[in-house]
Amino acid sequence: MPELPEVETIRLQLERALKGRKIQDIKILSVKSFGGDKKKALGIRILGTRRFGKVLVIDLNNGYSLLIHLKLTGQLLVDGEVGLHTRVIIKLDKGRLIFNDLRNFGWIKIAKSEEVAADRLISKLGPEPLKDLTMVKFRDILSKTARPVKIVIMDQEKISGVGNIYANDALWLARVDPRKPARQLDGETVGRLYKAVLTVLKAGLKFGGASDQHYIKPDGTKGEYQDHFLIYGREGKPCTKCGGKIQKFFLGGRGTYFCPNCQK
DNA sequence: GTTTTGCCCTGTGCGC
DNA sequence: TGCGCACAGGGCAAAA
Ligand SMILES: [Zn+2]
Repeated sequence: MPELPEVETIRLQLERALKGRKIQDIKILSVKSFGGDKKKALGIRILGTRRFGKVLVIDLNNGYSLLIHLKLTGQLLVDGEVGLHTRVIIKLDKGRLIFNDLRNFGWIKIAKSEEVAADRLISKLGPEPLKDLTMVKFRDILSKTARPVKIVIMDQEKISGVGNIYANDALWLARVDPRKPARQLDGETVGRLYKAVLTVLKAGLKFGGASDQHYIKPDGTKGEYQDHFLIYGREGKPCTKCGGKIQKFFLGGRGTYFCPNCQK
């Protein structure tokens, strides 16, 4: 589910709902969904939330933090119902936080707060759009590789937060062929793509994320970006710029949509 | 070193 | 209606 706009939307809701709450108990229904010693969190209050790329962090007031990755089908629900795909239940002094995950790819783990930045995944994350990814850094990153540009902007070690939906939409918006070797983009095109990445992520945030499949917000409502997809999931439909037929193929194992007429 | 492939899981939708 | 296959917001390890 989650790319930067979805995880950030979740974080914003959790920040309000969880701050100051005390964790009373953690019920682990799926062993592989939870790593570390849950006892470190019991009886501890929640200080706040952070986000690193697609990783969500809940800081506790005893020097420990919960790291959460939702992967493709993870959901975090405040006071939600327990269901078939509920993997972890975090009971609070008021209400509870439910972690659902149909495919069981996601995880929650406990780590020392001061070691969060050194986490094996988080420490490798590249600069983040709308935060510390400048145009200069973006141009530098693209210039260093001949890999297809779509692969590069989805590579979390190069740029953090962009996943398959927003990569597809940004490339269409910038009129860039997803297969084009990154270092072959000229300066003007790099600029267009940089702006396009920021534009689609902002749109995702504005609409509260994309509920194309499993994503829902902690309050149980859906995002709306799926109603504003530029090209993602629109195989065979007309391109809204030129009317040409949108094509789909696989790049790096991921569904890739593009308009052969607009994207060069 | 880099880049690709397969895999982790479960469910849904489509073609036959 | 039933069955098998392809595919799904991600990331990792092993292989090439
Ligand atoms: Zn077009």
